[in-house]
Amino acid sequence: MKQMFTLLKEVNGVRSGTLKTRAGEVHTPVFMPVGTRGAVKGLHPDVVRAAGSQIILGNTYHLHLQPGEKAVKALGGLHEFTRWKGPILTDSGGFQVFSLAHMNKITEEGVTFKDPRTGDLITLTPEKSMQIQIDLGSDIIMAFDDVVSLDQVGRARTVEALERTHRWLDRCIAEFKRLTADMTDETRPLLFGIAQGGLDKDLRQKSLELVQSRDVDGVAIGGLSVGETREEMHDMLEFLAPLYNATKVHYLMGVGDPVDVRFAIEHGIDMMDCVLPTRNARHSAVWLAGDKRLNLSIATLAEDTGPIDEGCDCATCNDGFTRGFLRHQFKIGESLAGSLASIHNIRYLNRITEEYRNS
RNA sequence: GCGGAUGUAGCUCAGUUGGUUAGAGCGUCUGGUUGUGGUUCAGAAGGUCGGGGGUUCGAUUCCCCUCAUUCGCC
Repeated sequence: MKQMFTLLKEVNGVRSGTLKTRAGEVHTPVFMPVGTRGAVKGLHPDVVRAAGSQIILGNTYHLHLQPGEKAVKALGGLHEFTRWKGPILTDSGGFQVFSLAHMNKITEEGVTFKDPRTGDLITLTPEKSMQIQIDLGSDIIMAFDDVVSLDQVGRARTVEALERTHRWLDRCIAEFKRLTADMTDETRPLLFGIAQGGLDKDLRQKSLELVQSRDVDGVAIGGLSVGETREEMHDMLEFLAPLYNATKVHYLMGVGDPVDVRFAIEHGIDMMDCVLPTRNARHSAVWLAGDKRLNLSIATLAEDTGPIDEGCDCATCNDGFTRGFLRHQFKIGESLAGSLASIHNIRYLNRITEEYRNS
């Protein structure tokens, strides 16, 4: 596989580089807002772009269930469908195996879900996940992995999940190559492998080495930010930092708390995604300079004439929306409030990555 | 003036054969949310039960007086 990532510089463990995709270049470090079902909730794609986003994430599991990859393909693929003009990364559905664990059955072949909407049984396998992501028109395809919780039940399964993830990775690679055989390096999507291993450093190292030994465009760290303490996660990131293959891009999945974003970037991570900026925003929580949090619906903001954050350059703060107005819209349940706060939070994370990129 | 109805948490109201620390929703406040099960989840604070008197072992509950609000009739 041709090398699609170019490391431009590395200073004190902080990397900056360029990832080439068929839908455009991505400058790293980068944060990716999540648009599970084809839209970053409540936001016009242009607004997401204007907040400094370069790439967004979509979800195989959700889009497969509704409207289905056939419909997306018929509508021109994810880009035409969503009107997002930049690169799109799709999650493989592996995480849903974990987050919806109470309603699925995992075997060596794959995972069988019950569609919560229709009750239909849905089977997802490594091959199927690749096919769906190709049909969706994804620019960065994630391997189908087996994520485990970090509690006692999960620990017992960690090794099994790890080994299965590795076997599934090889199946993903084989299927990916088959599906992209007629494509060039300029027209093919990228494929990322995922390292697992829970909080076991030995397993993590082995998993990372295995993934990096395979023919993938990027390496992702999965199975973190799933309930462990911040200390545990940081400790693992610190441990992994010197073990990465420097020529590949490093994607930490599911992390988006500003404190964690900074820590990750300072420990060799190039890409991250998270629902936190948008989910928190819809629940009226915004970030302020210094990684502080503010609840926009508290009564003391009722007559506050200031913007969310004085020094912020996001569209919401720039356009003069006051805390008093936002608090009011949150109180009456107007979704504009969540949209405006989402813009702010996404911008906040993007600004962090920009600072590292430009430093 | 006469008659009726209603007064319980900041708001809207539950709460009888009188019985421990009087409840709910909303609101307020605090915390949570990390590869999205969509208007979230958890917790906390907050009440002289309009006021006074009486009956009773014990009254938000029964009786009397009074105040307030409200409706109807002269």
